Amino acid sequence: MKTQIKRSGLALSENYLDKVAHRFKALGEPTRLKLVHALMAGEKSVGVLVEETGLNQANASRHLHNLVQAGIVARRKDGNFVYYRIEDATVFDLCDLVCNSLREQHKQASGLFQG
Amino acid sequence: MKTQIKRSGLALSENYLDKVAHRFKALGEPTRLKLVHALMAGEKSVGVLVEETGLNQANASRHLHNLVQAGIVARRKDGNFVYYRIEDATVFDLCDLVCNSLREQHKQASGLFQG
DNA sequence: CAACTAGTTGATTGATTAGTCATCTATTGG
DNA sequence: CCAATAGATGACTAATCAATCAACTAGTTG
Repeated sequence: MKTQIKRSGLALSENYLDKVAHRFKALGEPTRLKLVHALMAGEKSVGVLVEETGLNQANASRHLHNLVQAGIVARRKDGNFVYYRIEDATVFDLCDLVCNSLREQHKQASGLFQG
Repeated sequence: MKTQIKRSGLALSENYLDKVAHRFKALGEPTRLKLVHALMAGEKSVGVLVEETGLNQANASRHLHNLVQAGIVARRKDGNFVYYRIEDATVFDLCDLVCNSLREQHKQASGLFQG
């Protein structure tokens, strides 16, 4: 097993592909994006995140765990509270890129009907 | 239903979140990343992609369809062949960002054991 | 039109995953 | 030590999705 893509001349290990995909996948869920967006304003406790997003507490906790696993978010415990914050600043750029691209494609799509 | 996040002061519609997530999700699968990577060298037919990636033909076709739906890849039919190409150039930047971030975090992680 | 080639799609299976409830752990304050 | 609070987690359900085979469509060539 443990195959590699060699045919393209560029050795791109399955393992590395998995890691990149894992990062994208973490951002590929509306619920997690909602949490990330809430955290863009700064570090917040789970309770605050739950209140702001309207998510079920257990669900929020799971998704936050997922984001930590993906290296996107960091966790800090203080007393009874647990605070999460953006750990990987590139998510700002990633989201910007996607948002701009969506805007761009939307513009082009609507332009089709305006000559 | 049709709720919006208003508590954060920034109106971010569920619908928009879904669109962004959809874009990320398309890149959140190793198989699709493999296809995208293969297409980064330029437009290719399904057959060539199948050969280069080692994917099952039907499976490749499905994932390519998925990438088209996500606005990442474009499709062009010519005679008996169907050619796919990168449609949204931001995938280059997206992948670069994630790769750099992974490298960075890997560096920091290994640094923990080197003082 | 028949045979062939390239690619798509229906149907199915198995795996993964989001959401939820109830329970559990950890921390704080009385 | 007890009650209360914040958050995580086990167990479960339902939904989603990747992979595959077989059947199909569309275009080409004899």
